[in-house]
This record gives sequence, C-alpha cells and structure tokens, in this order.
Amino acid sequence: MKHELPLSDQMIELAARRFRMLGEPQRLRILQTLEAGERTVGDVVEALEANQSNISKHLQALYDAGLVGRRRDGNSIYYAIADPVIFKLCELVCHSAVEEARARLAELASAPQRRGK
Amino acid sequence: MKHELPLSDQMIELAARRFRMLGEPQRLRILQTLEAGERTVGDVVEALEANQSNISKHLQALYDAGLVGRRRDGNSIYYAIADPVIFKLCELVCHSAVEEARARLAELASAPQRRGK
DNA sequence: ACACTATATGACCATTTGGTCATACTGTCA
DNA sequence: TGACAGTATGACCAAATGGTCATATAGTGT
Repeated sequence: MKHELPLSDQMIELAARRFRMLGEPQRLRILQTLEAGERTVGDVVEALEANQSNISKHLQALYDAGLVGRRRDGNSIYYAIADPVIFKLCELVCHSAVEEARARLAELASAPQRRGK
Repeated sequence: MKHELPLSDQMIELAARRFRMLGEPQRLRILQTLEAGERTVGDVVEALEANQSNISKHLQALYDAGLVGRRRDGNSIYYAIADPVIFKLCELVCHSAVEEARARLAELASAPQRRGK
C-alpha cells in the first residue's frame, strides 16, 4: 500500500507536456503511421497526404518530447516509436472515450438534460 | 490476433480531445485534488490557492469532456472523478516520462550530442 | 563543383487557449 | 423579500499553437 502523495510541479508539468503531445490529431495520425515500423518523413507525408513542413515539425516535436527516435540513412531520416506505451495510452483513452460517449447517449435517450454548452 | 486498422478520424479527434484535457498542468492538479474524493469548487480553489474563475472553468471543461461528474448540494457543487482510468493514464505517462528523462541524462553523460533545440 | 533529393527551419498568419476581472446566476436563510 | 454564499460566465488580453510558404541545410551522385 503506498500513499499517493501529490506529484511535484515538475512532474505535473512533464506529464502535461506529454499529454499535450498526444493532444493533436495530426500527431496521433503520425504515431499511428509509425506503429507498423519506422518510416521516413516522406513516407509519412505520403501516407497522410500532408504538407511536408507540417509533418517535419510534428516529428521534430515528437522527437524533442522523446516519443519517437530517429536515424539517418543517406538522404532520408527514419523515425520510429521510441516508447510503445503510447499505444497503451491511446487504447485506454479510446476505450474510455467510447464508454463515455455511450453513457452520454444513454442519458440523452432516457432523461434529456443537456450537458454540453 | 486482431488487426490494428487505422482509427477513424472521429476516433482520433476524440482521443486527441481527451489528451488535450490532460495536457494542462492546472487541470492535472485539479484531478489530483479530486483523487481522494469529491470536492466542491471552493475546496479545489483553496487547495490549489487558485482563482475561482479559473478553477470553475477548468472543472466545466473537464465536465464537458466527461472526465468528472458533479452533483449539487445546497449552494455547493461537488465534483468527482468520473473515470478512474485517468489515474492509470497519468501513471503510465509519468513512468514513461521519467524513463525518458533518465535515458536522456545517461545519453548526455556519455555522448554529449544535443537533442533539444 | 553542380544538380538533385530529403528534411529542417524561419517567417508569417489565423486560431485557440488560459488567466483574470467583473458580473450574473442559483440556492439558502432570516 | 433582501442579504449572502457558492458557482458560472461573458469580456478581454496575452501567449501559445498549428498550418503553410519560402528557403536553408545536408547528403548523394555525376
């Protein structure tokens, strides 16, 4: 049994930073693209039919955050997931999000009290 | 064995929204405050020595996102964690963040190639 | 050296976001 | 009803963020 003492502000900041990294749809798509294995920037650009600058910047951000690794091979740079825990996180979030949506729907159906704005 | 087919854009958006909710230090602090049990807005304000508007808005956001629930009791409104998976998420993120920081330190110590900007 | 490919980055803009103040709303009690 | 406590919300500002264009950088092959 361990006490859950409040996390230090540093820790909070660190965790928030990581969550924020995962809080962008485009970045989630990129990570999803990398799930099958390492990919070059161009690969991702093509897969997502996106802007090169855009992908490059997001990958840089993910790299700075330590969520992906990279290696150079000739002209290309291969990015890869650095920490698979990412997918565990996504899985958990998706499940809970779906559950929540389901619950909200049920609530709407039975007692139509509004919740959103 | 199940295929990991790409999540729908809707799903991605939903997951991103939730991650974004967790991507604010102040909100993490609020959730942490609620970890021990339901609390009124005022309780949280006091615990975090924060601005009332600020807390109220964050709680509203968390509520809209379905991360917390609420009930009224007289003048007060009690907020409570709606989905404990939140803490699992935080735990995972904190672990991985710490690991990553550790790795970065080790790397710095041995081969001082810079990573951040 | 030159041309070419792949990636990174600075500049710029539009949008979003969080914080705060003042104020409105809602329930309680006399 | 009026005074009060607790909470929500509109208005405003400053800062952060994402997207895109143009350009810079780095490696390859001739």
